[in-house]
Amino acid sequence: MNNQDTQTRTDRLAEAIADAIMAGGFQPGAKLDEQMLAERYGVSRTPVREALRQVAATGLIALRPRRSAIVATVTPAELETLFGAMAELEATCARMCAISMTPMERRRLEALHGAMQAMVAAGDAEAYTDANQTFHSQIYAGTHNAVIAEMTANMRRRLSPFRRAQFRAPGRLSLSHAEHGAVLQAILAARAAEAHATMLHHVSLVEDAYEQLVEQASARLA
Amino acid sequence: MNNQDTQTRTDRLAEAIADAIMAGGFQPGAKLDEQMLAERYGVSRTPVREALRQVAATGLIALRPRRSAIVATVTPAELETLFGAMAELEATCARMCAISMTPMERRRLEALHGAMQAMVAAGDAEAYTDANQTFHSQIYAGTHNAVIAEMTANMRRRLSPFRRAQFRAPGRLSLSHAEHGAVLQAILAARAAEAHATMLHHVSLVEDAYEQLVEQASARLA
DNA sequence: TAAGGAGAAATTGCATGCAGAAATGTTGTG
DNA sequence: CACAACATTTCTGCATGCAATTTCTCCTTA
Repeated sequence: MNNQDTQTRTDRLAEAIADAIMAGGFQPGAKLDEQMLAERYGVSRTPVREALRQVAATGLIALRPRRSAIVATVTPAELETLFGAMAELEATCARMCAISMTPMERRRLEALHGAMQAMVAAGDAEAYTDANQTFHSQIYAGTHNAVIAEMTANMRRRLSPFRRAQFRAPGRLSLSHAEHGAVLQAILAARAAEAHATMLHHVSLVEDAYEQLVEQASARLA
Repeated sequence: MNNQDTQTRTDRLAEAIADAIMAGGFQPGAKLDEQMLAERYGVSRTPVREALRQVAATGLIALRPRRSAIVATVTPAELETLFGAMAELEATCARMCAISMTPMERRRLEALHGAMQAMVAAGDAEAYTDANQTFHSQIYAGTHNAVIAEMTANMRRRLSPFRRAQFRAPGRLSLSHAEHGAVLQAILAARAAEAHATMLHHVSLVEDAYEQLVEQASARLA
């Protein structure tokens, strides 16, 4: 931890807990025992409690009065609502990009998309996952509105526990890339409504991919 | 406080502090001394600190390590970004309403708009302010997406310290009502793109109104 | 008078302790 | 064997205390 001067223990704890959840270290529904966390990170319960409040505000965990905090669990219906919200936010970002991106930002996005073609061809899901994150981050930045960008990035983080394996589904890599291509063309051509529509469709597909995975997992258990 | 069983002191404190800020009890930039808050609400500093973390997550206050928390101050540039984000969110809600509102929800919105006509005619800014809040709340609900609805409502709360006097500006009441009419017609006719555009324009006008007020206030000081 | 600095006071960050609620284990009863 | 009632343990919610840092005050000096 390199920023001991500018951050409190609570701040660093909040980051650490959120990272651990997003990395899958705690499963949805897992109890987040205050004492356990305090021991694990070598602090007292006080900063742990403050950090939990902070993480809870992002929606990653749920605080239940007089009960342990738990990693947020969502019903299929809630998940659909969350993915719907994320799709709307990302679509809004794409629309704003079509209007507001600088020529240089447009070229960078185009170059990234080109580089991702090779990853699809090589079937390199890991590299593609990283590049995909960058692709979307560039679109957040391209809005030139830090508030919208942060809200959307936060929504993406909040859904990360449910998106982890999205590129494992067969054929998803090239489908995702084709979708990106449609979004990219709309942004480059400054067609705002089309950028919105294509991105909405693209993110909705991510939800479908997740549901397919869940169904397959359920089928294997049965 | 009627829900002592289901909420902790911290939860109630967070609400009370946020309400006090939105009601103007603390000016932007005002220091939120922990001990002062603890005495004011008759609790110890521990729940106060936890509540401050929670309120800070909404953006209403800023936490500065080893310094007092303060009511969030925003530069004119940040305020423009915030209003821009709110406009995009509200426009998204309006677009979703055009697609998703039930016939009953549409009728309710239309009835409310009709009732607001009388308030404009009577020049009753107070009643109009309340009804305006309801109008927008109905649009959040009409999205049928609780996540988007909550995000947008939260953004509105966050900007409330800067919207307080918006209907004091001359002619604003009838202008706002006319704008509402345009949004309403688009929603009723299920014209999604038009609902988006008209709402975007409407909320942008609120920002203009605020800026006018600030300029007038500055002029009076000079 | 303004600027600077040393010391005092106030304030935050965090650990600890305790009361009460929730979770868990145990025993008795149908 | 299931299950209900009770006892025990564990955990949360909050108050309090202390060290470290910031802020305030007042004095010195140019």
